[in-house]
Amino acid sequence: MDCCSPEKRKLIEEIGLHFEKNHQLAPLAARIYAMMILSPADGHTFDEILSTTQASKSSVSTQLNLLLQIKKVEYFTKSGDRKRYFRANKMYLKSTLQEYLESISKEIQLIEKIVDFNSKYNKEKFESNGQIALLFKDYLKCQKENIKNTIKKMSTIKNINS
Amino acid sequence: MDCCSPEKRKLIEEIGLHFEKNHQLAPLAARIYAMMILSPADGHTFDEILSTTQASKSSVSTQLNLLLQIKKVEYFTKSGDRKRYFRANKMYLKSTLQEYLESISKEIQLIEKIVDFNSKYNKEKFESNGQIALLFKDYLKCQKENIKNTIKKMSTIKNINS
DNA sequence: TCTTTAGTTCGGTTAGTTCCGAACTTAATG
DNA sequence: CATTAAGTTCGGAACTAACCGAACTAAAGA
Repeated sequence: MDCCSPEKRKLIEEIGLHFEKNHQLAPLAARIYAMMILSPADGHTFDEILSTTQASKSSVSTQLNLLLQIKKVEYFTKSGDRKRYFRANKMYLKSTLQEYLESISKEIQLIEKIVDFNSKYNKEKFESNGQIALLFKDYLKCQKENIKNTIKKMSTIKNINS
Repeated sequence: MDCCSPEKRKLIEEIGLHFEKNHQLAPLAARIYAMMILSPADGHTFDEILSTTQASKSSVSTQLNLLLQIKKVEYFTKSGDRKRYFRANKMYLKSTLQEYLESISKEIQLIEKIVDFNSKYNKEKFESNGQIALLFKDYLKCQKENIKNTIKKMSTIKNINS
């Protein structure tokens, strides 16, 4: 029935909860993704996912396909074996960062709009509060640079390995 | 009826949508919060919030109280005036950063657990992928430092003003 | 060809969210 | 004391998310 250690189960719940909140995944999708991250490089079959998540075939099918679509999960096959072996996309951390990059770029645009608007129409407020907003913008820019640098570093590592 | 410019309305929608996704607020709460951010320092009354959001009294009451509870919004009163004047908490950007700080600390703990787990039980995978995870951890630590520094800077600014 | 394996698709149920209207409260005002 | 102003509280309607079971498909194996 349940095919993995209590330690792993607990971690899956913990990480799953995090993905649920921070990456807008359905609870089951988040658990599957967490399971993949904590699993060996040769992945897991559909049935193994069924038994560790204790969910129905239909739900697992749907959520797994969703994870495949958004490239969080990938699969491979073995010749003479009809099963698919699912695992976390090897570059999942890099693509997570790419998501963050987009999201932070949007946030920068947003805060620029807010600063513009308030300096135009709420001058008084802007004068007492605008500095804070500019600091926040600097903060976002620094975060953005950090993300970009990390992505660059990750790219060079992968080149060495492949 | 509608008491503000189309420009402001559009921005409220845009920022509201952002808060809805990124700060887990109900749609109406996110709109109210966005409205507060784009409003003068002397705030808005309950009725003004009613008419710009076009929502019911009960909904505005509930969501506004929620925003007060989590300190995103505050209010003040004028002597001889029963109305309350609502505005965004002046330190909302700072407290947003404090939220981020907590969230990133949790994420660091999480990735440490993942790295530990995989280096114990999925050694093969860890050897080919662990470097990426460590880079990600470095990235998180750098983000954390950036947040801390920005909070510090914001604190000194506020001290000058007050 | 019949069965098994490995999933997929569809319709429906349950659970939870979001908002609303109506009735209520509390304090001031005429 | 009745009325108005400024909200609050409660019950429920409408909608959405998340999951399930049953029936289905497509390919491989006996």
